[in-house]
Amino acid sequence: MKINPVDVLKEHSLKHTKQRVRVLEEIALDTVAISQPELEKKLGKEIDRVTLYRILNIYEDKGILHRIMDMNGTANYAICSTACTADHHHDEHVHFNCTNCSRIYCLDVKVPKMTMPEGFKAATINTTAYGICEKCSLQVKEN
Amino acid sequence: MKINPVDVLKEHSLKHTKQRVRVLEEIALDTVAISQPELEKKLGKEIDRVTLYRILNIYEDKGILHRIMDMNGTANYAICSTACTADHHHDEHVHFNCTNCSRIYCLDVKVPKMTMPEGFKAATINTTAYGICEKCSLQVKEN
DNA sequence: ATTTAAATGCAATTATGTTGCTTTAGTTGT
DNA sequence: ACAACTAAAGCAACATAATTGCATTTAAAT
Repeated sequence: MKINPVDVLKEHSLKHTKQRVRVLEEIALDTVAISQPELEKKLGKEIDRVTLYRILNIYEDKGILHRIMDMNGTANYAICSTACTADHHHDEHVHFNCTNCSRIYCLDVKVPKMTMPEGFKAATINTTAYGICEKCSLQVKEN
Repeated sequence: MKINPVDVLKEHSLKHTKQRVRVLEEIALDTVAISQPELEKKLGKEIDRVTLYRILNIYEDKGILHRIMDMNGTANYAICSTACTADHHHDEHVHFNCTNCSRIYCLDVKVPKMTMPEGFKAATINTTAYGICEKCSLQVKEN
């Protein structure tokens, strides 16, 4: 998922600031989602905490990032697929949250269709699998 | 899901205190999951905040309650099905989080089986649907 | 009833998220 | 390139959520 921060900002008619570029750069570094605290640690020297919150919120609203909550209620961010718009997020893939390293992966697995009971109208469905990721299962073998 | 708090405590060899009983009573009142802040509001006069946290943690560890995170990272609690044990939670049903009233329902819909990519070993899978619940869709019609 | 161990409550601390306002920095038009 | 305008960043203060250590209380065991 190689993106050009400057282009992304233009596409969504967002003002080009170095803070916004930095946030996108940082998140785009890895296909694995990055957590709010990690971002804060990495960017805390360059970007104010409040600004970071605001940038992340805007990006989520615009459909540039999607936010995945982990089991601790911590927000994690990953770049959205190009199909996402401000009105509608299409991040209907399965997430994998490693219980060992706590990394969150966006898997190439679609969330299965399922029928809701009478009266319940689902707009989006969110699926997260918890377990051991590829990196950690390798490490376990080595020990 | 009618439970007897006193029995539940015995089964898990937990000391019987009035705070623990009250928490279980309160959560068992409704099939809908109750949020931490709601619980705190309801029980705040009788039970210290810290005690509430500790009781909820113990109940989760023991497999008496299961915790569902909503989109805001707020913890919600519901009684576990009898199949749950301390070692293994079996709450593999779909949750429904109403975007209008923010209630969380435990649906009688099983989480579909799905295949993980090479190297990823899922222990549990968590699915939450977001949308409008039965109660809210009725209200919308009325207006 | 006495003892013992665990649970509760309280105070203090830390982490997390939000709001209002001032300052700074992009963008637009000349 | 410069001035003027507007949006974003930074800062301080505040609000909320969660955790820790310790003194006190209470349930259970003898």
